[in-house]
Amino acid sequence: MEQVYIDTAKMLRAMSDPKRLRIVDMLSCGELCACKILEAFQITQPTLSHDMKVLAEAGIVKQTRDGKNIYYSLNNEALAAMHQTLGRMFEDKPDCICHQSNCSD
Amino acid sequence: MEQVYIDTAKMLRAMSDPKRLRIVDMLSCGELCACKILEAFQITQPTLSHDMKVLAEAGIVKQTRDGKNIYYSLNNEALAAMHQTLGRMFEDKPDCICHQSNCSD
DNA sequence: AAAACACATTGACAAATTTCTATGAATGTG
DNA sequence: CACATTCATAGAAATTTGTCAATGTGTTTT
Repeated sequence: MEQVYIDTAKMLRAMSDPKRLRIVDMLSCGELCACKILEAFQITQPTLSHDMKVLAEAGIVKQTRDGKNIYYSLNNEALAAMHQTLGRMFEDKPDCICHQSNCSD
Repeated sequence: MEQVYIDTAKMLRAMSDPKRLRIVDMLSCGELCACKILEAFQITQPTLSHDMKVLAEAGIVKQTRDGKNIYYSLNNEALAAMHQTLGRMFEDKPDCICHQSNCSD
């Protein structure tokens, strides 16, 4: 399997939970500490910690510590690249893998 | 949870498998029958059938029967709408949910 | 009608995911 | 230093997912 499918799928998987997708939306205007994100959901703190780890490991969010707080922010470059890659997958294109096979019978 | 997160997450989940993402890419130039898609992967026919059902239930692909064959094609309108929704989630915007909270302490 | 073909469904199993409670680690405060 | 605060990790239970072999359904061919 080509790496682009593996890498893109991993980012999509991380965002394929409504709660994590909402977290991405919440971070789109700037960084937030975990405590503020937690307030927006009916989940326990360890659950959020796990979700943020999923997003971080997919390269979707970055984190920095400031005293007691961890501030999360979007990795905008990675998200833009993924968004563009996804858009290209939805479009026809001359070098597409689908031009290498057809259903002839 | 707002419906847009649920709906978008469902489509992302369906495409969060490298193999299913590749199937979407394969269909981006036009329809293909299941038999031709199957040839591109090292999986059994029931596994592909299950994957196509996941994509169909997420509204990503449509299907039509022609004789013995089932032809799958992308639901381009739904994909375009999802792609646009996703792009807006990544961007800052005045009415974003994130403007309703900040980490003040 | 019988056989062949293409695809879907069922049932089973292992692996991954989600979520919690309990606890640990790092940092700041009295 | 002792304690509170913030976040991460470990372990466990329930659920979901991915995959297959076996079988069922619809269509065409002989």
